[in-house]
Amino acid sequence: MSSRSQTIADTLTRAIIDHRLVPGCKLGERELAEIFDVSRIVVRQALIRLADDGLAQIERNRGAFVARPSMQEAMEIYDALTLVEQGVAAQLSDRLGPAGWAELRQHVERQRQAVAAGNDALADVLGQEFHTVFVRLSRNKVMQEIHAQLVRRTTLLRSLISADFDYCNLLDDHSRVVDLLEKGRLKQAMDLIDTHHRTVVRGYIMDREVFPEMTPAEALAPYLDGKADGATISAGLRQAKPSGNGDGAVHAHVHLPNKDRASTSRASTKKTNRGLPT
Amino acid sequence: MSSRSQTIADTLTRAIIDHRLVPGCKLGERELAEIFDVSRIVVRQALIRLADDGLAQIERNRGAFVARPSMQEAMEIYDALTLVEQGVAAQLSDRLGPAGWAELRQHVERQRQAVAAGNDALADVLGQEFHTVFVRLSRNKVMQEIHAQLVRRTTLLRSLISADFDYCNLLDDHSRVVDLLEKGRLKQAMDLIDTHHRTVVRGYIMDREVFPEMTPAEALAPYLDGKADGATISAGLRQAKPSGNGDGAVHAHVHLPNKDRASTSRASTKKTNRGLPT
DNA sequence: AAATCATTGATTGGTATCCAATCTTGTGAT
DNA sequence: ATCACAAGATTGGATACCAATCAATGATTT
Repeated sequence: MSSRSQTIADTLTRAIIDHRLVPGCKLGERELAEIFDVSRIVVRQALIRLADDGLAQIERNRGAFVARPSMQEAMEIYDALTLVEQGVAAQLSDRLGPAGWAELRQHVERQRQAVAAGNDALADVLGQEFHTVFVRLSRNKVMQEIHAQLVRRTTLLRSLISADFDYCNLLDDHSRVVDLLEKGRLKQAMDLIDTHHRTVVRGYIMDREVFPEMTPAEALAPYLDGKADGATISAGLRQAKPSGNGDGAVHAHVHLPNKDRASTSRASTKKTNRGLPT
Repeated sequence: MSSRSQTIADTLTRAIIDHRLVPGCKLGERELAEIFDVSRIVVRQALIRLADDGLAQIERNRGAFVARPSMQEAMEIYDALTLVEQGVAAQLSDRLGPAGWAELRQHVERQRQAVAAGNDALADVLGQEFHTVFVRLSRNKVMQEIHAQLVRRTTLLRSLISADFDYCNLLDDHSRVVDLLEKGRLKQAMDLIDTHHRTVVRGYIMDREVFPEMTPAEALAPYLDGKADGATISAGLRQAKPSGNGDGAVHAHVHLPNKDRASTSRASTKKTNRGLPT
């Protein structure tokens, strides 16, 4: 039972990760207070947490907004992610036992099955999760938290960004990294990790306008079915997952033909126009 | 002008870094509210920020305390720090230009002069700063922030810990790292970084009780001369710096002969008793 | 006397209301 | 059309208050 501001921060984080709250979206205190049915102060505390995580930006006397990282920051985040994962790779290549390698292989296999079954949404989640599992095997909670924070920020970028590269080449990277590491070819594995992220970030096109298609109230509705406790998050995740495929929420690991991209930006300009200036 | 809770969080952070607030110290809302002359709500927001930074721990319905990392966590923090600095080293060995190397050398030289002049306090600060400068040269703000956070947490450990190793060997590590990197001997530089941190952490002895000898009011007094704005921090730093040498707050980079260590722990039990038993 | 249980007090998490400062917006004058 | 200014809205913060929980004390029982 953590504090209410923490659960609200978690819910907002979830909503941002699910691309239901897009970069630049205004997070008004009064509005959120009504949505979550709490006082403004609790909301502000949640927003402080989000800002500390780099997911929101608080401008004095102007309020909080979902963070809108610059291209520069995007590259920095991916550089940091690369650095962390390369470091973890170096540690694992020395210290990881058979059980660890098995877990990694099992995860890759599950993702492969999801892809084979055409379940792109599941494959997407598993693809994300791989990196998390990878870092978890370092058995370093501090590192895990740093990594998780970076990963959350990359999901921000994916709202802001149009992925435009060949996903097929990335699909097997995880498997190959595991292979290389287990064979002790650390240098190659690290290069592959670097290439993996560089390929992702190179495909990004920034300076795109992002038009929120939902008010925060609509965006957050799926997370509020029951009372605001732990179950809320997973419930929200369950409902939000299809949206990751159906609306403008594009995950990098999703195989997404170009025609779908076009339809995404079309629907946006119409409704609420909380969209960003410039 | 950032929010008041931010400046209070900064002040508390400064006080923790200066070892005026020691691990386990209770940070009562009402007490801090009176000290800073603000409402409890602002204090709570500041405490949330500290907790997000890993410097405080908030226990539900019990309040906030200065974090008391376990030995496990201490090792994780140093592992993470090693990983980050090794990664940065790898980047710099490729990309750093002459100006960068010059800056590093200049910094090492300044520290050397401080040591030569017997100004241990300054040498200590410069020794800390070296790591920060090092990471800053990566020109990655995200990485800088992660690193700075880790460094702040290591200062926590130094309150909790008794350093018991040969400082002389560490004294030239910075210089040697720069040398190795500039010569392209990346592997050796990375090993040295690892050894550097391992030596530090190996000397640590945890499970020691830490007795705060000041109430938070006394601990925070130096930071409150003027109004609570930017100047407060540096004023506090100025006043707090000598304490890093005068009392039991031992920084790992300080050159400290063994005989002085004895006298240090002696003086500590008397004056402020931050000195750790064992 | 020691151990357990209950009451009391203090602290936290949170709400509601209020206020000043600032930002945004809409209106009016040029 | 542009600029200045007033009105409204929003934020940052203060104060007062309440419920829940923890801690400590004292009372009760063995």
